[in-house]
Amino acid sequence: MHRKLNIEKVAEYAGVSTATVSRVLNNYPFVKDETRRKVLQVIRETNYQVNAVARNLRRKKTHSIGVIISNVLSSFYSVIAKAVEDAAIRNKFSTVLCNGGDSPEKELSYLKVLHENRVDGIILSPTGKNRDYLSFLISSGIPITLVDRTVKGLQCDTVLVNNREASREVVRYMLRQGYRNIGFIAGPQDRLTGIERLQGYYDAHENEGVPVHEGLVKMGDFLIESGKARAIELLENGRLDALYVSNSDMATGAYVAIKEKGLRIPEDIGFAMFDDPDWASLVTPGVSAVRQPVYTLGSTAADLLVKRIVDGSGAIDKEPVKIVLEARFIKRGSV
Amino acid sequence: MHRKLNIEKVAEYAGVSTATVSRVLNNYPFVKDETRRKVLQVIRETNYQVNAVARNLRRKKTHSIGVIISNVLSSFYSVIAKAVEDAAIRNKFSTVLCNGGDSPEKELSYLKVLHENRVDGIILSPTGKNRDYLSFLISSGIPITLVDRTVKGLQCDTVLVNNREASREVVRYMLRQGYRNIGFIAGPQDRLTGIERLQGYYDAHENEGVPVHEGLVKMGDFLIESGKARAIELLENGRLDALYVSNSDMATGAYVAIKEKGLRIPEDIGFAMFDDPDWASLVTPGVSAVRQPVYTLGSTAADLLVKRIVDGSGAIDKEPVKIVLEARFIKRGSV
DNA sequence: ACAGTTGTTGAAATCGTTTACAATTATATC
DNA sequence: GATATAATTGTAAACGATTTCAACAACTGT
Repeated sequence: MHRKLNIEKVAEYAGVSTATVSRVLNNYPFVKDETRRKVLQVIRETNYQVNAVARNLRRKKTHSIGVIISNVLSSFYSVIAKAVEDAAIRNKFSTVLCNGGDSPEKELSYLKVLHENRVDGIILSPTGKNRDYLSFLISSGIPITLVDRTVKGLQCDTVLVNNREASREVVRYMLRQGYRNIGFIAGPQDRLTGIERLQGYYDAHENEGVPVHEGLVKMGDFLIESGKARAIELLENGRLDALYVSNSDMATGAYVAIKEKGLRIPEDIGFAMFDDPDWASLVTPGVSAVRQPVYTLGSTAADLLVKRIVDGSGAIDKEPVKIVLEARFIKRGSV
Repeated sequence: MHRKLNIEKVAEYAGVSTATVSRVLNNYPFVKDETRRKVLQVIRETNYQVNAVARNLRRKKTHSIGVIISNVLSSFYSVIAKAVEDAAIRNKFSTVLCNGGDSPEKELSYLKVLHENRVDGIILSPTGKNRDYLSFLISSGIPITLVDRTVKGLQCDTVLVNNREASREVVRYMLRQGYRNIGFIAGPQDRLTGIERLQGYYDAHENEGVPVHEGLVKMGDFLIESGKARAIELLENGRLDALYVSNSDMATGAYVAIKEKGLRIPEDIGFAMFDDPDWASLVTPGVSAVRQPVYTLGSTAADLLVKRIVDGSGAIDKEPVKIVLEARFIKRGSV
């Protein structure tokens, strides 16, 4: 058991200088084969692993990217996290994952931690509140890519989903099927996604010239319990002929409420949701749903970020890119 | 925009030495109030953030712990990840999360990355394959805590769940309810959890003196599709009067299969599962399930690890601790 | 007035790498 | 065989913090 095993010890054992060991470690071309073999042998025998902390300090690069998302426990964000990690690995980067919990304070504190740790770039699903600090980070050379949500007035790459249009499409389809009293369980209106999906609901009604009756829209918080609760409230409305829920967690709760009330889908009530979780296609009939390209969302963001990092284009040289991915409406038997 | 902003610049602006700035940064007691104010002001004005890379190098501590789990996408492991992160934050540590994907090669490569990055400790849900390298890490002073699974012959702290006993309890309950042909969808038999839950199934039958008929046990892979497929196979058996599934993902698939076949729970068939996902209590009747203390599993492991880190007891000084948490059987209407 | 504290500071070594540069040796060219 | 060129190595200076040590100032009690 070696108390300390550093490049110097390796150099000593191999009878060369630290510079040469370093060259071997980094696959420099001009090292004599014999020397390289000797060094590699020592490395193998001693289980030496380079100290990345020292390396990062000297190189002023950590080859790591920070990811701040609201919550790994959500299926949506965990897929994004996975996508980013996969993309990072593909590019020989490592990731540091942070659960921002949709709290601006936590977000800020994580941004600082990531800055302290000199990550080479950051992927963020922003709360929308820390524009100044984000601006500062970008101007000091740490590229940031926003994902799923945006911060107005911030000059950086962004990857979004066309929430509004996709949501409009669902509702238009339902209206054209003849539904006239479509209940909607909306998400929190301080989040872009919440706002846009609700907008789409109104857009479709307006386009089709169908009025939205009083009490058809209820506000939820994107969590499972609120989905069940709001659904129960809506189902008391005798005129209700369909239910559209703005994310999958709330839809889980709503689905249960419908079943418990003994209603049949689609005979008694139409049902559709934003998001396409596993169970949507497993139940009978399948639930019509909007499938977001979640994985692509994450990997696109990561690729964008990595490109900016390796280009050294740091932050402001190149124009920010804004990519909007298409969510797809998948028709199943529920509506 | 400062091209480089380091402690030296801050010292210069504040008219003091780097040592003093460092002392302010680290809340040393003996700095004159006036000096401290001056330094803090400069720090605020310039948005200076300490370079943690340099700090870590000098301190030979990173205040970070690595977490290698099979997959953030699984509800089980994402909860563990969250628990570990929460515990880490509570102790002012940061975490590096890695998706080992149950592959020994990926696990090894992540272990090396974490070692390179000099994390202060590692939490691992092991594949069981890299004992030598794990041993080496421990002996070189990096404490490791195993979670959910174990590696035989490895001297380190471990936090497990009593899979076997909990599984036995479920099956005993079902047998005492009078079920005599309980189908079981098992998990992969190269994983400790898969093995133990199956053992529990056999244990209960043996204890109660009930024979396990041919074809009642099917092997799955813990994923949703295999749950549906194995369930369909089992449901062809006319004698089958109950179904017990060894994790929640497979149970999701199995539940769908039962519903699609038009069977009623519990009138036509009893149903129970290991794991207690949200939907188990939301459907009617609720599904009897084994709730694992997942969050506690993660936070216990993290606390154990942090304690070993800050005690400086590194690795082998103190005896390894083995903690077995109790999973609880929750009776609902499905059985 | 003096020694002994206590509080407050700065100079310089250190952590473990990478890398610019110089130095040396081997090979090719004429 | 002299010279130019290329291959191979080593020396030492970074990177940006922390921390040891010594120095100095301001008190304290005698």
